[in-house]
Amino acid sequence: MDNAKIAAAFDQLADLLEFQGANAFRIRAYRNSSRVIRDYPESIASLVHTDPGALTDINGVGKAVAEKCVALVQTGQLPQIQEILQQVPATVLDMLRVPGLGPKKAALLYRELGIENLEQLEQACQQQQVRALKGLGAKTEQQILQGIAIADAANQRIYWYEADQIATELRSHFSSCTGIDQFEFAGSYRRGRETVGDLDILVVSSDPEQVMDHLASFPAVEETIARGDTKMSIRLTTSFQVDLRVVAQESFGAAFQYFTGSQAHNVHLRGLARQRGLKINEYGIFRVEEEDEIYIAGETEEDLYAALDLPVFAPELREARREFEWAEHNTLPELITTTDVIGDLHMHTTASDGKHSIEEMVAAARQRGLQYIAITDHSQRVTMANGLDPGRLLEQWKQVDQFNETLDDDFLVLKGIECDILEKGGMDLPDEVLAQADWVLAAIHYGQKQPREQITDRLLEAIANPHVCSVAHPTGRLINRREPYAVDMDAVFQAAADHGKMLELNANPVRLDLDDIQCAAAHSHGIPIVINTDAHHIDGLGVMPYGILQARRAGLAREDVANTRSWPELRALVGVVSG
DNA sequence: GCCGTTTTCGGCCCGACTGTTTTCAGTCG
Repeated sequence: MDNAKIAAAFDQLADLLEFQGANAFRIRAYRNSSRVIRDYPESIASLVHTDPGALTDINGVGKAVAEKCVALVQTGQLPQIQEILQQVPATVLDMLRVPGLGPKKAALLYRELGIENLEQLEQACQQQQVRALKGLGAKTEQQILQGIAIADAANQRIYWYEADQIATELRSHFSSCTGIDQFEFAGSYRRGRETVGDLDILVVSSDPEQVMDHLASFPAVEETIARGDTKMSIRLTTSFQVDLRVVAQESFGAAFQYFTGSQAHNVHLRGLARQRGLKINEYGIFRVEEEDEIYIAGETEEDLYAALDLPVFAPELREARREFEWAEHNTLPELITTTDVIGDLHMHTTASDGKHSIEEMVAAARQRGLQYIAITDHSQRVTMANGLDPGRLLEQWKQVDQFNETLDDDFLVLKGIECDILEKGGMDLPDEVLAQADWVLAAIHYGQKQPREQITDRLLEAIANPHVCSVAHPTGRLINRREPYAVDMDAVFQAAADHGKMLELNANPVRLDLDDIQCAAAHSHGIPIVINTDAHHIDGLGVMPYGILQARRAGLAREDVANTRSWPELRALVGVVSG
């Protein structure tokens, strides 16, 4: 059982307890445990087997949660959840996905009307039974009906790059709005999360009404969810939500910090403030004295963090993972930036399933400021993609050699291959062919549904192959589309570290594979990360910034990423076991 | 349920907006 599954169980337990009206702090403790476990870089299940006593060393995991982890790993179930499900059907939790419906109203509907699922809820609203309940009225009934219709779409998180497109359109839309002194996007978009649930716009303006009117006139607006004096929420035709907040100049930094989050980061920050007799809200940081609250700072994030003797954390790090610990020990990493990457070691050409020739890929890569690329077409097993057999591959490499001679000294094309890891195990090309490559990626394309042990063995065998330099898209996941393979990543990290191999962070915004937590875990094993575009088109080279954003979220510095180095320096790292 | 350089008990981040209410609970971020 992986950490995500364990975390999901605690989330479900928290949802059920909230529905039952349990103590709010107990619920929060479970949610906190869930987050900590989901973000934990090592396998909790392994810990349960090897050293269960160490579970409570994890901040946010106490005796009760540790015991539940053991039960979960050993039996696959949580007795407490089973117990509650005797009394409450699991489908009631679907009601919580309806915008505007929370645990209190859902529990009321279940208790008073016996509503157990969304179908019954819709019926009850249509038959006007809901408005009869105390505290609920006709408007709520209408809202629920609308909410049911968009429940799935409204809860869908979109890819970061899609949010980026919307953000660009909104920024452009607001360029014609006068009276705006500052305009920024905050939230998970600013933190660079791989998916984004909504967009948060923060504006400094003396005329909030005008700014809100301007947002309402954005062409893609479907409806206004809420609009007050300083805050407005809209839903786009795609059901995607955009929140706007208008603040005063002296509060801009505090609001920017607050709306950037994450919630867990903010909770921790505010706890630190309380310990010092300070209070943080979106208007500033205040000293609490008797009756008064005295404004200390808030115009910039720098001022706000400085008031707590903290550095301004890069937004990508604000997840209450390790940033506060790093700050305390003065070991905050200087995060990698987009200009640090100078090579790209995974791309395809017309020889397999790419759309452009080697020459075209090179020209596009040079235009993007790269100094070297590896051509890594598919190997023969990947028939759908016209994969290369040894003959075609050796022919391509001859072309690469010839082409390199026509280039200036400031650019290099590497003879590479994305060699399939066969379903039965082993590499798709003979060792004597792989030995002639400059750069060998190993990747799984078939047998993705194999049992955990089998897939893990395939990967470990590939990593041990002396010609393999790196594993491409190591987990095979496609965000929102396909689960990762069942694979023992702890074993993969151990093997990569033992053999001195690199792991890829595939920058395709739908892959981002490894993810941020896995990247951080790989890094803690001393494994160099190589960020590649896996481009199948010259435009595909443009996805590199998404990968870099993910690397930043993993806390990686320039030196942690292999393709920030010159090719000779990078190549010298392969096979070197640090110790 | 978790946590502790004030604390092993008593705290736990904070505010905007809405709908249904006559002062506030629920939801959301």
